[in-house]
Amino acid sequence: MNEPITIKDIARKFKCSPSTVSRALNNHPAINIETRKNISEYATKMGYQKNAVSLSLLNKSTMTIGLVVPSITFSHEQTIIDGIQSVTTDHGFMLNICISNESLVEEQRQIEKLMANRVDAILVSASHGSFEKQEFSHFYKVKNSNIPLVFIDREIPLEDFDSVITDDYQGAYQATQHLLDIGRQNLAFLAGSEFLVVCKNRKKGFEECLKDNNLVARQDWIVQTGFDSQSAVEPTNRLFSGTEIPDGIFCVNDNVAFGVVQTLIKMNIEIPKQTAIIGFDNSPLAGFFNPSISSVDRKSFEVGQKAAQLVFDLIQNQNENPQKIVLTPSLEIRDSSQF
Amino acid sequence: MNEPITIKDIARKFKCSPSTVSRALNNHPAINIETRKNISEYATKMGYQKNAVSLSLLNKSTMTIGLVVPSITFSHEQTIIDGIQSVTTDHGFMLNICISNESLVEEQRQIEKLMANRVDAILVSASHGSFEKQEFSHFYKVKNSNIPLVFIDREIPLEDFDSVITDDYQGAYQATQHLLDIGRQNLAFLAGSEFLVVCKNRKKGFEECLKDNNLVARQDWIVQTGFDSQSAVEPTNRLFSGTEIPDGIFCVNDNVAFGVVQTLIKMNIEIPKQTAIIGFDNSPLAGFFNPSISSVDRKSFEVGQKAAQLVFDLIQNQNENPQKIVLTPSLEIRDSSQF
DNA sequence: ATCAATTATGCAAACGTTTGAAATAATCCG
DNA sequence: CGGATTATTTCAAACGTTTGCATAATTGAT
Repeated sequence: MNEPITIKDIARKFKCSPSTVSRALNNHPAINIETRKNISEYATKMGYQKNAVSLSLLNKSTMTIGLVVPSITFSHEQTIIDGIQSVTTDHGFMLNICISNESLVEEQRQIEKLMANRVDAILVSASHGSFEKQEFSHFYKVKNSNIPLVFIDREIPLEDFDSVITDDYQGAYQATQHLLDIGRQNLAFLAGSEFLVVCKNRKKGFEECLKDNNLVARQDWIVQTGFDSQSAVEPTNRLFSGTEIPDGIFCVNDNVAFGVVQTLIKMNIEIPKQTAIIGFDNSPLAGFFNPSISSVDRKSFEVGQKAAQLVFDLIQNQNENPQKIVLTPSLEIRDSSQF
Repeated sequence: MNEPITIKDIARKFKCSPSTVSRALNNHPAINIETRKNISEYATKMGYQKNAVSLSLLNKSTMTIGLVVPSITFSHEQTIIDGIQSVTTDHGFMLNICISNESLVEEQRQIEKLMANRVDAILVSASHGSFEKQEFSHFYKVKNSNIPLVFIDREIPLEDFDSVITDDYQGAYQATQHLLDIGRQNLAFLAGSEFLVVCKNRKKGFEECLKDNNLVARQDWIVQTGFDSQSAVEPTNRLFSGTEIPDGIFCVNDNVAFGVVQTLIKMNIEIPKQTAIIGFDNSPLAGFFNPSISSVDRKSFEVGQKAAQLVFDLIQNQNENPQKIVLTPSLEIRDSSQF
């Protein structure tokens, strides 16, 4: 077991003190220029590498940001991570990505570990489990430890936390209005989870847009789903088994939209002629589906960027009043909702 | 700035030495049971949390595995990560996921950081950049530091490294044979990158299967692509612009298959009647495309699991001879290649 | 009351690095 | 040559925790 070479080893070799080596390696002007050169050369030759762990202990900073996300299956999430990473890399920080798999206990475990490992800040997209159980105490623990914490992507029903999210209400409103604009009046909403604020907001956007257009949302056409394509199959079959069928469906995300489209095609329902479809996320595949699928773009990269920037702000300056940064989504119109 | 509470703080409070506190918190029998109780209670009350950094320094182990992947956009990669995480969690280890974005320098930077942070082992799916530049020295650095290193997913043209991969040759062979079995003779292959061994192996599987069936692969029908759907559009248009067109296409991955399918539908080419399609990865969406798409399943979860298990083996026992674990993929047949 | 055994606690070093202050060595100037 | 600079190096403490060994306090037996 080749233990990695340390400053002490080098000091022994040069018959000098560790401090001299440390200063030499850091190119400190107090050290003889010759000595500096010799030591540095020897160090690189031997593949010496600073032990970041001891530095972390000394400096009380790990130069690491922790990120806890419920999943990485959605392009939206991947893009957020890209956005975050672009900023952390610029700052020379590590990004420690953890995946909670939507599980509360896993999320708690991971946040615990990140805290124990003294990351400089934590970014969280809260798990489904935490919403379902309305259990947020682990976030308060972080806050009480004075570790900057920023929520991303999923809105949290808590004051006194910073967050960067997109305006789901707005996005849903836009999508719904678009369906109305192309002449659809009998709209359904495949709604995702009842627990996530995100979904609630989309539902609200859907309903209020209808109301503003003097229509009412049929409650039996607002259906809970999961977030994957499969979860849309059964609800779609049900929606289209009656005599009246929707002429437009707004889906809580693209995956659900994919599931809807497949099911409708199997039922020989023409899209968008008989029923128009809009998804949410604007995932890359939305443009490659057949038909291509209109979708709400959530500005994912910007969410990640902004969140990371905010985190670095918080690391430097003290947390004043919690900020809530809300980005406005935009609608990408494709074949599934136009002729 | 609420500095986190330390053992020393507690010792001061109880007018005892840090060692007593440490032992009390670890429930050491030498410490008076009363003292143990008092100290533990006080510690939890104050939200004391062991500083993992100092422990890492002391124990020369961070209880962390580093993972460097080129991207997380493919379900295949996500599933591998799931597999890895299932094992690391069981061992009480952290998983530090880094995304190199297929870039060599980013990969080098991340591996450097992981080493500096003294992770106990590293799992790598090598970036496209490293293959392109044939630059693997950073991996040797890891090896020379005696940090266990296991390659996953993408085969590396290097001996003396451990790896867990799927048999791409086999998978491609199976897929091709299936196309022949359903009566297709004029096959094209959308080949991905020329640099990745993975792609080369699939090409080899494709070609040799044809040869074994007394056919020859048309070299102008073996076309480089990227890994996303868009990159398939232009090649597909080209393939189908001549007088002779392929009656079967084997795609290097599902995303490319999605791009092909969309393009063919726009050209009014019937799938699978005129042209059958097979992808690679068996991503969840493959079943939700229209038509649903046959695909080679890469046993991603198992790859992750096996790799993580191997890593823990290596952490415990010394690295004897490098192992290469190869899993056999299986073909999932769907509408795009059957009637 | 004495000695031994038991029980409870403290000391000090270690992990690898940095850094202010102190110490030593080298050089300069008159 | 001696005092004053300047250049170079070392000391020691610190970050938070653990742990072998020593010490101190208590108990029990005689």
